[in-house]
Amino acid sequence: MAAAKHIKPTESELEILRVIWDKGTATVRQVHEILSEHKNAGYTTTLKLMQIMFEKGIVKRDDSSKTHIYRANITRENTQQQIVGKMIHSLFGGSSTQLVMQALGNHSPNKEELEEIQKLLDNLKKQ
Amino acid sequence: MAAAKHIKPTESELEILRVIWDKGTATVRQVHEILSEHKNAGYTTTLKLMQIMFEKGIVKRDDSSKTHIYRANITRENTQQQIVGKMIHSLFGGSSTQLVMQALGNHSPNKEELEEIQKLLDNLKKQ
DNA sequence: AATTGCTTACGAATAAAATCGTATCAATGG
DNA sequence: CCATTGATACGATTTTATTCGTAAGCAATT
Repeated sequence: MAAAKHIKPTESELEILRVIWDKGTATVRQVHEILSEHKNAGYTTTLKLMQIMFEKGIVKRDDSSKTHIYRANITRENTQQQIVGKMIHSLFGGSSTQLVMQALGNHSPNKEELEEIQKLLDNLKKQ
Repeated sequence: MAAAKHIKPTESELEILRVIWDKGTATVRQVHEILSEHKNAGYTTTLKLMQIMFEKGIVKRDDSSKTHIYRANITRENTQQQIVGKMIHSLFGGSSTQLVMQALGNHSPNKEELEEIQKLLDNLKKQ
């Protein structure tokens, strides 16, 4: 299955992707263990989801050994961009600023993070 | 049906909410007209969705005249907060900063908006 | 060789969302 | 008075997502 750029992972797929993104590489069992900490679903459920993700091209896998090893086939950055873009459009009337204000207002970052944002802001101002 | 705070509107419901939020008040026909510009669905589909939203408590309505008049029963701000919060958690590992960087990096605001953000940033720094 | 344990495959059940057809009612204009 | 128009109600279907049971393979261990 060809890689897909415009794919929209579902909620559950996103949970799985997070684990894979974090670890770089993961087996179904590893993913399942981590998900189990907070979610309640059977092993075969996770398995099936990952198989579907494979069919969709969201992940790739190495099946040379019995226990398959999965990797992400879409980047975290791309997915973030995709979803954030959509949200800016659908929930903030196209204004990224609105989203930023929302995020900063309700989930205040610490000092270092503020500096980081300041830097980016300075850069944007220069252009 | 009691008003609900922790409700998560679906994608389609969000589209409808957007129209209602913008207009303040809307009939099914009005919503449908606007959605039709970009989406292809029958009138009764929109109707049904709005009926369901009513049952869920997402919107309220005045049915004193034949043509019902709908209003939002959850605020835009609350919904934004809800969804953004969730996204920060699920896609940015809990870091609002990451989300902000993403949004600013990929959807650059104009000068006035930058100033606005700067102001908020200054405020946050003072605390 | 049989048992156990972990794996994938896969069909099928369930749940949730979205779509639509048809019935019905009320107001209106002829 | 009746046909037309535009509205709601509502059941049913379709589509998509999620969940899970069961079968089957393989490898290690008894």
